[in-house]
Amino acid sequence: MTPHPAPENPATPDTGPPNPATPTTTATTTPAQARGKRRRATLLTAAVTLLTEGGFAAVTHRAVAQRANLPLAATTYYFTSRDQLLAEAFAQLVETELATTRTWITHHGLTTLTDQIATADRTRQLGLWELYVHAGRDPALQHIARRWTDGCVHLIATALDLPETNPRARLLYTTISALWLEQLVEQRPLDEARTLLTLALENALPPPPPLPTLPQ
Amino acid sequence: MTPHPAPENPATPDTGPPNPATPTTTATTTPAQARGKRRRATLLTAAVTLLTEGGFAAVTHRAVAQRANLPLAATTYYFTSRDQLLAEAFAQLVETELATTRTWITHHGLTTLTDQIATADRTRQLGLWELYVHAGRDPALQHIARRWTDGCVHLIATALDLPETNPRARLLYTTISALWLEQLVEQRPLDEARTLLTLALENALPPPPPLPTLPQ
DNA sequence: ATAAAATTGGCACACCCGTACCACTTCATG
DNA sequence: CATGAAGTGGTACGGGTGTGCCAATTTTAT
Repeated sequence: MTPHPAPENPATPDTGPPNPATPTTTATTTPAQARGKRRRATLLTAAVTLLTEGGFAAVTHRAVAQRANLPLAATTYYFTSRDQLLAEAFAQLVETELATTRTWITHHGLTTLTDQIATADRTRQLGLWELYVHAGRDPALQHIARRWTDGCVHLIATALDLPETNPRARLLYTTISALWLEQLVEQRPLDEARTLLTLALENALPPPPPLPTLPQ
Repeated sequence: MTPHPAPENPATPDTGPPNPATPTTTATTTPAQARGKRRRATLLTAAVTLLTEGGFAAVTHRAVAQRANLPLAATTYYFTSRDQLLAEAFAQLVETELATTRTWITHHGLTTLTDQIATADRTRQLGLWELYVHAGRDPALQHIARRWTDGCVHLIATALDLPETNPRARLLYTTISALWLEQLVEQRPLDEARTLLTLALENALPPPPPLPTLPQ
């Protein structure tokens, strides 16, 4: 009953496409709709950028609008609330991150993952983890957090040629993620992390090929 | 030059005692000073409580003062800024947590650590991790984060009778902490975490005692 | 006793926040 | 063309924030 026009779209699924309002005819997308999609996407990437830059508290309606060069009201028009904006930003961040990690692994393998951590944009990672922890308090974000974990486990399992549900792959990911976070937050010397990663990889591969020594 | 009386104590160390202002004579602590200490401590525990309850953003001057049944100005009197308050709350939280974990390990060993996670106050842990990640952006908090990691590594190393610098102990802690955080955020079935923990413990202890089976 | 210093607590300033509101333009469709 | 919905953007409201200010009070030192 509110004169607010757009948000009466109760069927936006979790990873829903940017469809702020369904017109009466669901035919082809009109150019206006296309522009709307673009605007929405712009806002979202602005939110992601802010999230990575200043973390979490930096993602305000005003900041997002300004960063996207859009009026303040656009944020409330395309996103029903700040929470929704944050949730979608989180989801997008996770997808981006998974893609990045995937290409890294296929190009460089697992053994140099620590270097990827060192290479990657530090603040971006911090934003991701910040949101990850926050998901512990907000059930709406929890499934995104799970998606991240599952995605990473999948990457590692395939890289190691293990079945996806193999607990060793699962455990290896867990270890790597902790290494990752620790490195990110505490910024200890990189060698330390590298050593630990190789040790973890050794542990994850149970039978080191039957000892060539001791032929007797 | 500001007429603000108290905070001209530039020598408050990191884990400094609550000594808002040193009188001219540093003799025995007078009862008034004792009351001041108590007030300060009250504020701090109020901050810790709020931090664990609502996380991070819930720790405002007003909320802390109200929780401690003290006037608003007390917070700015005993803590020069909100950041300082948060830092001290973080430090206290870490110390408390370390003590809790220590007693658990000495009483129950490492193998049931997952149950401790399940038992412990979930929101408290979330607050801790929230602050831990935040330490990645605030160098003033970083050494507290390191202190947490080092403390936990120490606990595990002594529990396993390993030298403190043993990378296996280090790695085991890393894995456990990740398991911990994952469980906390994603709330997967507890069995899963238990399985992974035992697997991690197996990995950490390189030579499983010489197989009793296969006597031949 | 008296002055100086520390402490207390009430108050207000300036700022930023999420979000509602509402004229206005654009556009698809009758 | 007319019309009504979708989209746009400027503005305002109510509320919460950190922190500075200051008069009153208590404690300490002389």
